[in-house]
Amino acid sequence: MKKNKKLSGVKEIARLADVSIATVDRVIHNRSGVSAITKSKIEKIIKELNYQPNILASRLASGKVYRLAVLIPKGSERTDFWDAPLKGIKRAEEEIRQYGISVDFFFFDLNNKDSFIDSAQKIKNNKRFDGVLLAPSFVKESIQFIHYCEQDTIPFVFIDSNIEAKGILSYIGPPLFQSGFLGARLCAIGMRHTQKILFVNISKESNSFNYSKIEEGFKNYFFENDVDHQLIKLDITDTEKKSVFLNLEKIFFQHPDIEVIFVTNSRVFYVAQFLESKKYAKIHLVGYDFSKENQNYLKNGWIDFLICHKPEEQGYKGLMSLYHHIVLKLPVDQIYFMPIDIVTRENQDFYR
Amino acid sequence: MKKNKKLSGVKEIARLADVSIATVDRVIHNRSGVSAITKSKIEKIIKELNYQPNILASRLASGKVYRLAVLIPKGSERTDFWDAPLKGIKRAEEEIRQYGISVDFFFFDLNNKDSFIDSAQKIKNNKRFDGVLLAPSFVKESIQFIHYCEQDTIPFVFIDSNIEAKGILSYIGPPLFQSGFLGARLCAIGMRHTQKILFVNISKESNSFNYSKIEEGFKNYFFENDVDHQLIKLDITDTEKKSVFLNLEKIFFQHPDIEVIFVTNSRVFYVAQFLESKKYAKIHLVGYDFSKENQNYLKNGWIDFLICHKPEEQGYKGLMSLYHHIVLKLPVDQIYFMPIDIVTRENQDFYR
DNA sequence: CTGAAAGCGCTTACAG
DNA sequence: CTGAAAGCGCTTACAG
Repeated sequence: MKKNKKLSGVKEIARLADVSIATVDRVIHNRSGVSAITKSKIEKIIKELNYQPNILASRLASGKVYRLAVLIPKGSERTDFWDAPLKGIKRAEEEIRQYGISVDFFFFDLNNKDSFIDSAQKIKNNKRFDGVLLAPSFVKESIQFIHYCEQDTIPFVFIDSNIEAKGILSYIGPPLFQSGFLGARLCAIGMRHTQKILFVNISKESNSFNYSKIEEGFKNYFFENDVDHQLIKLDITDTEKKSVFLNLEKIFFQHPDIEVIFVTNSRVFYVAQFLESKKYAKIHLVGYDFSKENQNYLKNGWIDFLICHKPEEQGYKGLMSLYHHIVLKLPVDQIYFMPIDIVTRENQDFYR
Repeated sequence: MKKNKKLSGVKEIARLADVSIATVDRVIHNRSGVSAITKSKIEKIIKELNYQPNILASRLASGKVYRLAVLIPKGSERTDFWDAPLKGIKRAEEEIRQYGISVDFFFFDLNNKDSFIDSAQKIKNNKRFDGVLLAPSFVKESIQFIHYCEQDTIPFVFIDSNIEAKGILSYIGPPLFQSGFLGARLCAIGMRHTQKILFVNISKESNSFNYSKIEEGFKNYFFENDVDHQLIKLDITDTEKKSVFLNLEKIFFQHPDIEVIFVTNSRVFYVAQFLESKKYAKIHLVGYDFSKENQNYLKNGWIDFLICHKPEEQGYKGLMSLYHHIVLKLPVDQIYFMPIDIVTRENQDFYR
């Protein structure tokens, strides 16, 4: 009577199937070396028992450490944007380290394709990783790299920007078109008299996928809402402050009655600096990203709205997706769009 | 030579301290029955080794299941607001269940104090919980309940609203004053001519802590920014649709030139319904919460801005805080303010 | 105050 | 194709 203890998972299955637990283990993990007949018998019992393996015990016994690779741009002097995803990734790492995850970081320079190729190569040379989190900033090179992942069936997750890839586990990033669309709305709020909007792109690659999607959404807003306006587009490919100022100077000479400015990325603070230096206090300024500089100009009123896409959470989510898929075997969303956050002077203190 | 295997955590500590692992375990968990001298010896070694217990092994061996109780309002027909926190809590539960957490739910009706008292009593009657997550919607009753928690040293976390409580582990919710402050800014955007703003409170307890904080922040915005305006306050304590309409009817009769309306909670959709029925299309409407009804009125333009505080994340965060504190012994923020999100027609599809 | 031993639910060689 | 046994790093009675 006393021996009437319930056996736990594998033991109970083994007892019912009249086999050893080693055999049960083989079936659970779909390893070879089990006769079809015992296999199906065991599978039936597993189903009947609605058996869920104890992940704690499994991880403890196996001692396996899953190795993840992270391939993202390094934070530059110019902008600390990529510090945020990195922070999120580290937070996720912290959280799951105790469950046997190790993370290796590989960085590249956004101004240097070769550095991407190099880092990607390092990942390949390393002994096999169990998953990769990357920002596919260079399209062609990224495709090449994920080709390798697909062949080796290594799951990979994109953050911040997306490219076509059939083997992809998940994309985590902003819905760009809608983001531009909202940007236009936030600009419209500042339109009073002239309807002149300056659309500024300060970037070496102003025609990238990201920017053109934003522009598309931006224009679509005015089209859909049938708003009278005059759009002046300004591309500044030399991203030095001096050049930005010069370009703005010129535009304002031509269009002294501009009353709204939209900047497609985090360099909006340059424009704020310019406005401040010129004391153009009445101009409504909208831009991107919650960087240090931008926060300051938001606080003192030179920037009116910042649009943000939770860069830290992108990193966190990205790593956790890999963990959920690889370790916990949980389902993962193929596309996870970040929200489009509006940050103002009034709510900036509580933004993360 | 072959025996030169490194011992793992407790074993290694035991070897170095020349005691048994049972004694090491006693010290690690601060259990009694260890002489001061061995205790300090072991503690020293633990420190030197920078020992981190293997949580996997610990949970597996102990077999202890931590039991958490959740005490929140149930989603009503009127509003599905509380479905979101519940969803977040369930997501957290899913994630940590495998680590030996069980969660019991106790609901109450926001229109019925007794249902709160009943559910609180059920928690007390149950065999001891290891932690409680609750929404202290009824102040007096909540104080009584947490009194019990404090006495039994059961950690508890508040979500959504806060009350004074010394034993509290964490408060997770909105910064109310700032939220009202931002609300005023969003109203100011809609002010054109008359500067008449209607401030509406539709609630049985219009003078609760939450609402008065929001009002304070709201008024402070106009004060700080020295904005000319005329505030008309309307309290509607009968929350039936008919009553709301009647009240609005009256106000609009007195003030036909109202151009902005601010509603302090999720019942803003009633006001939207009213405006729609009257075809008052030019009125700028700002309110709270991302409920189904509100989303619809935001989409079709009757509501201009919704302020939200990530209800789902509040639930998720709330349960995870308990987990972090109780199981992982990690430090937990005493106050975790949610961001103040601005949701518009343009970004609502990506809000969570 | 302290220790030897069994056990948590799995996995992993190894032997057959 | 299958099983017996050791072990993962802890915790838990139990005995002294």
